[in-house]
Amino acid sequence: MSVRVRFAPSPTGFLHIGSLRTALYNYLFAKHHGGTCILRIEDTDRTRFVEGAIEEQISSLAWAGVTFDEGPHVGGNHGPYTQSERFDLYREYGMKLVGNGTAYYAFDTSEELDAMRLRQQNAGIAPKYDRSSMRNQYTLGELETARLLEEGAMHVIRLKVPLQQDIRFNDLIRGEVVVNGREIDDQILLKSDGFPTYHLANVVDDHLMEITHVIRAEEWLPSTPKHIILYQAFGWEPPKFAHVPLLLNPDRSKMSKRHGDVMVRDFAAKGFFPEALVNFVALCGWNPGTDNEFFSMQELIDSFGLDRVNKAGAVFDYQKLNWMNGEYLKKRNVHDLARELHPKLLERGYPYVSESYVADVIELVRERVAFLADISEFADYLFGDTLAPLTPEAQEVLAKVPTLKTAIETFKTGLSLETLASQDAFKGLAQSAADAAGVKQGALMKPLRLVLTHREVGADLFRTLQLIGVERCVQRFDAFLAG
RNA sequence: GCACCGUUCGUCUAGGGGUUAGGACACCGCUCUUUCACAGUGGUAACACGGGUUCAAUUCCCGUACGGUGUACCA
Repeated sequence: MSVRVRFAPSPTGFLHIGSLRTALYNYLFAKHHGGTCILRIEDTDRTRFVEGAIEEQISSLAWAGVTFDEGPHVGGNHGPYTQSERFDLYREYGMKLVGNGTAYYAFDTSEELDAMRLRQQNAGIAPKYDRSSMRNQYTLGELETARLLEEGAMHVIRLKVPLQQDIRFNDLIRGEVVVNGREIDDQILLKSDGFPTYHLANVVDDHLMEITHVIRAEEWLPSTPKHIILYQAFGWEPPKFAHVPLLLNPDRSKMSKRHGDVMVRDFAAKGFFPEALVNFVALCGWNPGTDNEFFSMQELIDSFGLDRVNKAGAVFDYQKLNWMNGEYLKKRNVHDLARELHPKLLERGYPYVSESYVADVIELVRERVAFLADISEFADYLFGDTLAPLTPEAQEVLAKVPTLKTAIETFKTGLSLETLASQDAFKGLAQSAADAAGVKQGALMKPLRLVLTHREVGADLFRTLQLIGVERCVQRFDAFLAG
């Protein structure tokens, strides 16, 4: 039987980084086995629906390179793939359960349920639907139930959990999990508005869409026994389950906003390469068993397996992500990078430069930054003529050479295409400037950099001068001399 | 509270009955570089605790502690 997996997000907001990883693992698992990766939209909660969320999630996924073989946007033979378009189905299947005695009617109001929970809380017992004391099919009797139904009384359908029975399943990542039936709540399957809850819709769809492996986040582990009971109630073979560990905040709670960016679009906006993000996130909770840390999507597909997914949650290390992005920045084709950065420079207000000039700058400075976009800031003196203000520290450095203006004069007059043509010629010029000022050549390099770039650190000075060019160097010398 | 899941350097992890417990990020040295970075090289740093099983436990078992998740007419 060929592998069929699904990623099933709710359209309640932008795509979360944790969701990206779950989707990625599904995708990798499917592709590794030559299977099918399905997107299914779980929008059964109308109150939480966010306009545009589906489109945003799909495009964030696509940005990262995760695509689907079936889904609302691409079609397929198991559709529709949006649960709100399948409502009749859930009602039909829910009623089947009522028919075979594995689900039942309940008429409690939310006030009554709240009161029940309060009682339980005060009594120190676990909050759980009390089938024997609440208003339902069993306590009311068949006659009263039928009457209420006929009256059109508000009601829900609840799962009749087999008490006193151990529910067990074998999680592909965690091994055997056993939960006793008395711990499991009589979950609502169909709400009073007739809409299904996640649990019903999820199980029905996974079965109808012939899902073979349910790969989802660990937060679902506690409700999996309910799903197993549902499969039993329907008489269906359950799929295999794999609950992947959570992505964590530094304090080890479930990863969330307020500790940093968590939406995929935030990472994209910050300038992360999708390949770097995917590479990094794949390694949060999974490892190939080798020392290799760099993987293209295809390499991930080739080496991915659920057997090497970890059990424990992984703290999301932004620092290491930055490092990884820098590694991708160093490896990327410089012309591709230039093409990407080029238009952004104009947006930032720099005067026009050629794309090949941008490529030269990138080549020179990229190993000093982690993001492509950082280059426009880091090397502003190569793109524009408005230099950053000199820091007090920089002023001090300049003041340390009293004869600096003499040296700069010498530089200015000696600077030409020829002196910038070779390292040796440049050194000769530097030496004569040093002689004129009566200082060692080394003492001149930092002030020279400062005068031309207003920065204390930067790439190789000779190459930097070449890129600034004679004309702009002279302008900057003049500005300094006049100051 | 109850249920479930988890626990190897600060972080991501490898390993697994006998290892100097390996790698990566971060951090700290050194080399290179008249800067910074890169690169290279070295270093600090971990098996939560207690019992068992065993000749031998970080590894297997049981407890405890700690942490996380769940406990909705949310997903």
